[in-house]
Amino acid sequence: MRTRWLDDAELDAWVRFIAVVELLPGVLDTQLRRDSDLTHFEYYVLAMLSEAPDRTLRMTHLAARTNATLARLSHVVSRLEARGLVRRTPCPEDGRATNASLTEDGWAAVVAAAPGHVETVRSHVFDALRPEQVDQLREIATALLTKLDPEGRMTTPYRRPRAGAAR
Amino acid sequence: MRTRWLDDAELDAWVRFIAVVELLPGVLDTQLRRDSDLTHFEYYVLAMLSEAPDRTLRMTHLAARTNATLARLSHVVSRLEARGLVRRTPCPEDGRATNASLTEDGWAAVVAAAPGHVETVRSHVFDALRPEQVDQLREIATALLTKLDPEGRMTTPYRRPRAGAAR
DNA sequence: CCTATTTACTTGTAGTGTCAAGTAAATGCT
DNA sequence: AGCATTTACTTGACACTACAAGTAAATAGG
Repeated sequence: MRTRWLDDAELDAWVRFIAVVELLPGVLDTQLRRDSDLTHFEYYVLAMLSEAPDRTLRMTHLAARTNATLARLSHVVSRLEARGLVRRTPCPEDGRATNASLTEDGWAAVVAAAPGHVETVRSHVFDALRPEQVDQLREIATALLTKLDPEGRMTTPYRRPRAGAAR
Repeated sequence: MRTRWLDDAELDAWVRFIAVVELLPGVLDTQLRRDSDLTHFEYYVLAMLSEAPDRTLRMTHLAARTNATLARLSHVVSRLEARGLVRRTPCPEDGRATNASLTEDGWAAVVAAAPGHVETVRSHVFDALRPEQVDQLREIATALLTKLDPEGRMTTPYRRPRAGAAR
């Protein structure tokens, strides 16, 4: 089957988009590490827990919400647990499952980290976009996720939290 | 200064966009690793060299084009050199600088890897987007790069290559 | 021209992510 | 009920990236 190469418009979009994908994580990690001693992924894990009922989620669900593999999450939760930010407890309903919960220190860490993180997101992302571009970005991301995440693991309808992701 | 929190539309866009940013590299890496024994970053390095005059670029320029730090690039080039895909030569004009060039094997590797890679990009990204969304994505990415890459290191005007990035 | 600074890397170490394998509990089949 | 399979993790080894420090050549200042 012949390759369907990219045309000029697609290629131009792709080169820039890839650059964004390469650069954005570094920007987020650098700020969070400097100000809060957290990686962006660690922050995101804490933030997702902070929004969950009882600040608790099963590892599988937490992995889905953070777009991570279980293996990656397990390692990260181990580290966060060692730092006292998260606690693991066996799930009563299912003997195979583990619940991860935010500790008080963990809660304090997200609350402390959130403003600086949100400011970074705003200044590096949303300040550059017009309101209609925010909508376009949402639609484009939604479209891409149907291909990148066909099972729609993380496509849980969004509920507004009291703190977290970028509240 | 009070935190400028994200509104609902921004938050929704952000959660999905972050998911894309987390998932896309994995998709690209998995395909390239499986079919061509290359990471996406390694592929991109080879692709950028394949488009350069003489298939050669100074490390600093190659780093700029691949959105990487010099340290990261240096490690990767060492590995590619060990595999015979790239060759390092001291730059005649500047004693501090190093030129990286694609070898014949390196060229063969990009040419072999390109169709599968492009097919992945097409099926996971562009097939999900309408033509106007491709333009929107390009404009959004361009806008974000002004914040993420203020020096405009990688914003070199694009020339169509004979093979490479996603030709 | 001689020294200070900047530029262009390279390298070692330490932290993170991936992959493969392993464990244990729940589910499905007959 | 009993065995096979699937699910839900955990763990260890290895690969890759980031950060910090080091080297060497070019440039800039006095």
